[in-house]
Amino acid sequence: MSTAEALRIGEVAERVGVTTRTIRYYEELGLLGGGGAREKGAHRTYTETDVVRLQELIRLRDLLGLTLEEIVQLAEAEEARAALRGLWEENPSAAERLRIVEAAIPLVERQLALVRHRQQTLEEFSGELETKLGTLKQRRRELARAIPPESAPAVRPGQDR
Amino acid sequence: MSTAEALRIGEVAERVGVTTRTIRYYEELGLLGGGGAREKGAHRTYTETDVVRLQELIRLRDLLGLTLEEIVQLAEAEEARAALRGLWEENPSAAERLRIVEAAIPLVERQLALVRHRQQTLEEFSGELETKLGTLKQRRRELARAIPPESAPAVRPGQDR
DNA sequence: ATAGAACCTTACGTAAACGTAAAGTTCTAG
DNA sequence: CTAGAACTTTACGTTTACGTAAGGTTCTAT
Repeated sequence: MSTAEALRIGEVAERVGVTTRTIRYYEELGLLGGGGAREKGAHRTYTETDVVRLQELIRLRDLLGLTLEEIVQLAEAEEARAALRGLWEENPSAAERLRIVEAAIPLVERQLALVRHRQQTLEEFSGELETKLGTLKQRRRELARAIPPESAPAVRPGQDR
Repeated sequence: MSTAEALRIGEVAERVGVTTRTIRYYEELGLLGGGGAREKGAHRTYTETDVVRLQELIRLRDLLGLTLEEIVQLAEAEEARAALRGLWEENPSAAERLRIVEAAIPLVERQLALVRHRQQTLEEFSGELETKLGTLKQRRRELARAIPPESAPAVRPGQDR
């Protein structure tokens, strides 16, 4: 189905926009590629799927501000899934596949819940900022009306609204 | 206009949900109350306005994940405004007030821009998660149809959708 | 006036998330 | 088959954002 191109750590790092150190650190925490058995000292290899996964982790970190510890918790179930990942490709057992899918769903649901919650909070925040901005502009209008624009020498009349 | 209740650092900390250390640290960074001259060794005093301001800082930190350094940059202009804050209460000069308001507006606009940008990014994120979730559920249906639910002993038939 | 709570300053400590250096090994192109 | 680029492990270093302890001071209630 996919051209299982083997990527090296440097390529993955560049594409995702992190350093190789970060990738190794994440592996150390059990967030990445601990699955693929690797002869000691040999280079790490990654797939496109790994790249996507890493990008997801980075987004959970940057957008939701989760600590790596929290991400580990969140992804714990997915770890099992990732471990089974290899099976997916080679294991045509429908029963197994069903179990994998059923294990993945609640994980995505939890992530979605977190994102939605953050969206709500940000909605409130932007609402308050808009109100504040409106108040300030209103106040500016009142004050500007009370004061003939005498002093300001070079403020072109291109003010907003 | 307002009951200028003087709050102490402990009260402020409790109400905002941070420690006193945090408040002192923020002051050290120039984010808070460096303005009010204080006799050396005397207790710090705060107003309701300060509480609101601190809450804003915390939200910028938690919701947008800004570093304190970045917040300092963002609030730099507001610092000047805060310094002038004292003037606001006692200075009835309309010209001064106008300048204060005009200084505050672009700051709020910048914050709003940051929040909106984050909202967009989260919108994309949740969209992708929804798609992913949909795909997984679809796949589950297909697989469930291919497999008569023989084994599962106690999974009540209350599955979603 | 005095006890105790709350605060002050100073300064060293800490956890998370990597950065960076060293010394050796594996890959890959020519 | 060999040079050098990219990788490996190991381990100590660094930054941010506070935590925490010590020793003294200021407030406030009685």
